[in-house]
Amino acid sequence: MEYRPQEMETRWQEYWKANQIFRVNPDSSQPKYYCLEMFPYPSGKIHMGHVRVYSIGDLIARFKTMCGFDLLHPMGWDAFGLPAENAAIEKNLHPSLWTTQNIASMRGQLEKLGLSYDWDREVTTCLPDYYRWNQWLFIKMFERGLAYQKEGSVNWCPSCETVLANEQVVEGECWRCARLVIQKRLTQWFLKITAYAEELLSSLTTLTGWPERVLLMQKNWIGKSSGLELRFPIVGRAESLTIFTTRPDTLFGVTFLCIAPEHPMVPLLIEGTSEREAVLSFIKKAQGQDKTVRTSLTLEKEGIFTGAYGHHPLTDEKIPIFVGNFVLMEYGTGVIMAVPAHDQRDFEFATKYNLPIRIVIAGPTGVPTGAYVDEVGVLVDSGRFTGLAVQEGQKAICKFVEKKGVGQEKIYYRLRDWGISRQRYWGTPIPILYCKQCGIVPVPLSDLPVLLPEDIPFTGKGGSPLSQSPLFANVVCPKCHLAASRETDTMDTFFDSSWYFLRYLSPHETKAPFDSPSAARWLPVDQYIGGVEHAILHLLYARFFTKVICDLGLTNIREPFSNLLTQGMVIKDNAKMSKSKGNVVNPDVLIDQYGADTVRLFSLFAAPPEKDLVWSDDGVQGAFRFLTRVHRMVSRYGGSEMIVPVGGADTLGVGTPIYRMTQRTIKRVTEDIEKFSFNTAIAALMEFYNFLSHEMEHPQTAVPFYKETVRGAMDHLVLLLSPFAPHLGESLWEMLGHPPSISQVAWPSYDPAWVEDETVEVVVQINGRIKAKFNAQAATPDEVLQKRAFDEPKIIAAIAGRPIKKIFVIKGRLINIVL
RNA sequence: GCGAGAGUGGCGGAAUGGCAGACGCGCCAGACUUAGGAUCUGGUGGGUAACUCCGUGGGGGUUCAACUCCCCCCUCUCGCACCA
Repeated sequence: MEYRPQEMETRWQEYWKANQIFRVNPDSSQPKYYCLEMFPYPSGKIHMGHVRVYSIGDLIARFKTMCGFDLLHPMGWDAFGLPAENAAIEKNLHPSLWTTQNIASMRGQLEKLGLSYDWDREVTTCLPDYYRWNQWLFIKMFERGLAYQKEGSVNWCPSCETVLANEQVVEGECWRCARLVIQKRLTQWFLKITAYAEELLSSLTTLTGWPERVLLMQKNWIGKSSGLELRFPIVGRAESLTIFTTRPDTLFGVTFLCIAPEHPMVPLLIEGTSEREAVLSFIKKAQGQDKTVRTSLTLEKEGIFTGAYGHHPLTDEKIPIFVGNFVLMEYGTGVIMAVPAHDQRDFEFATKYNLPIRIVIAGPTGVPTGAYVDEVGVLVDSGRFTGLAVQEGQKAICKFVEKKGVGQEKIYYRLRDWGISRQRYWGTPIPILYCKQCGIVPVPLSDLPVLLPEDIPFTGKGGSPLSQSPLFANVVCPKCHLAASRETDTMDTFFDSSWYFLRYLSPHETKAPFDSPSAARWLPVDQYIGGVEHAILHLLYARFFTKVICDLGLTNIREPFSNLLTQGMVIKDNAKMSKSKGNVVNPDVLIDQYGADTVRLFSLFAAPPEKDLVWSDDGVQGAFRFLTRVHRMVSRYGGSEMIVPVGGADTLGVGTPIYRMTQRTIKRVTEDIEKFSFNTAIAALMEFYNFLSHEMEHPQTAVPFYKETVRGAMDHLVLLLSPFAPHLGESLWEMLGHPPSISQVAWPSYDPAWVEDETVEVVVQINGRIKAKFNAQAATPDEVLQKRAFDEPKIIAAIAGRPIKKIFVIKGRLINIVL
């Protein structure tokens, strides 16, 4: 019988569907396992990256199912987003229609891969069923002060008259019309993720199942720094400037202050001074610089004296105040104290403008070439703190400053609040009304969902599309019943993906985002799998939402994903597969040619999951050959006349080489899957096949119950292969005379007593170099092995009568004789 | 600049102190065949006629024994980057 994957795969996909094999069993008493892969954006077609991540997830899900877990393995669509809107502009196709069509075709592709999803739980974020709960969550956050409005800057294309996402700004220009993008200040909605900054940071240590580098990226992103906030009174005025420093120990080395050009205190500083005009033109120049230029390290540090002075609260000196292009308004207080002796930037600035450099930490000499920034040394020239070590000095100065009432210790985070307003159509409408009488009014929960209007022309111009619909925008205030207007911005689509894993728990729930008993049963996600490109934003937002939702009393978990696997990219011709590079491989073509099992097997075999996978058409061919060979062996030797009862098979032929090999393979495959070493698990299966096929070509007739032993081995080969190549697994299982479905058969266990070979090859070394080898019974005592070594002619020759210093015996493996 | 990860045959990769190169691809030879881009069998790190010698980015070290542990350096990938 020939291996024809196409017919076989269709047949089993239909069987699984008709028999609801992968539907979650609500009455199960088995331990739960929630296996989740990041859901895709429905762009229209799946690519190899999808094939890879879903193959990994499906393997884990099928393996865990066979291991006796009750599986939740859902799939859905991250269905809001810009491409749909662009398609609408370009092809005059409504985003909802475009998205629905894409989902239908992509679902078909995923089904063709034979993935074990419970499709009854499919979640689609652009449906009102889903996004009404976005609105619900938004209002809950608004009520708690976690959603608020403020002015923020956005990328704005003056010719398209629209806001652009950061990814749409290509080298400072609009991706569509190449017009220079400007920064525009708009009032936007923000989520107060900073309120959770400390917990988002500190609980990273509890995420032991996450890759170290993702934890590190999150840590850096949150960017906690503790230091001292200190007020410098402005000489001759009532106001003062507040600075932030992480090096309070260098306070006595301050020789000037530097303020950001955008700082609101600047006009006050230069009021009526002779420097006013010069400073204003400097500020104008600095603000004209692009944001990325402004913050690049290569930017020449420039500044100008304001004419004003600050009063050093500890030394009572007059300190000149400069405006500096390298000082950022967005971080800290927007003002810095400059200590050129101990900060490289301050040093460069001071050198350029001939400002004094005062050493206050005793370290190595040689200051003129750079600043001494190490936090090692002793304070010098620092008044009453002189002589203290750096660490002590920091503590003492903070304490002194606080006591004196001129400042306090303070913690700053790099993390900013999350601006979620998008001047777009294809997203969740923000459920807020603006009433002249009552101000900002959230839409009453009973009025949700706020539906997206249908009567919108897609021009790509004129700001928020929703404002074009008078029917949508003009409403009556629910409080005072006077005319009010609707918020016409929609939400960032990251909002949608921040909690979709909760919606899977009870996707048809109509009273809440999800029901609590389901949450208690399934949370947290046991294994999350996705691309490392989401290491920061999506995963940070999802963690934030989980904490908020817990604080709303809806769950009792504070971290959503216990274990995270980040898979590498799919590479071809030394580049990531992409349309623009022209190096894409179409999964459909491969599935038509080789079948889904082959494509899946190759994706798992070619590289460890977290590494990049180099695509190889020949490698796919190799995977296909392997499956063909297994198929041929089972159809040739696994005839039903040889049926033995399941469970009975493995008691036959105990101790034979075939039996031992079977046991060893079960162990290897099980352990390799558990540590995500799928490539070596498949290698073990290949070795098992090679061994078996060799055995069958040269049968060892002395083995009792030979046929039955081989049968047991084939049963196990098929079982172990089935989560990697599920369709073939089903067919071969059937061919071996078992009833379907193999996906519900228990994963085999092994007897540790039989995983080792009966005989071992022992290597004999002289001074660490191999001189001889011999075979011995595995259980041979060390002394006997040692004696055997000395009987080897090559060893005798190598020793040549010289005295022996020492002998090392590694049990059952190696003997090293040191001369 | 800071941080993380990686560097092993012609290629993807395996081995976490104990036989370097499992498994696969490719290649070579043979078998079957009208035919082979199908299938099967055997071989395949390099040098050498051979004994053997060399070999895991480079250099040093620890050890009876190092791809593996330690120190220095080089290259590549990713992340962050005037963060006060």
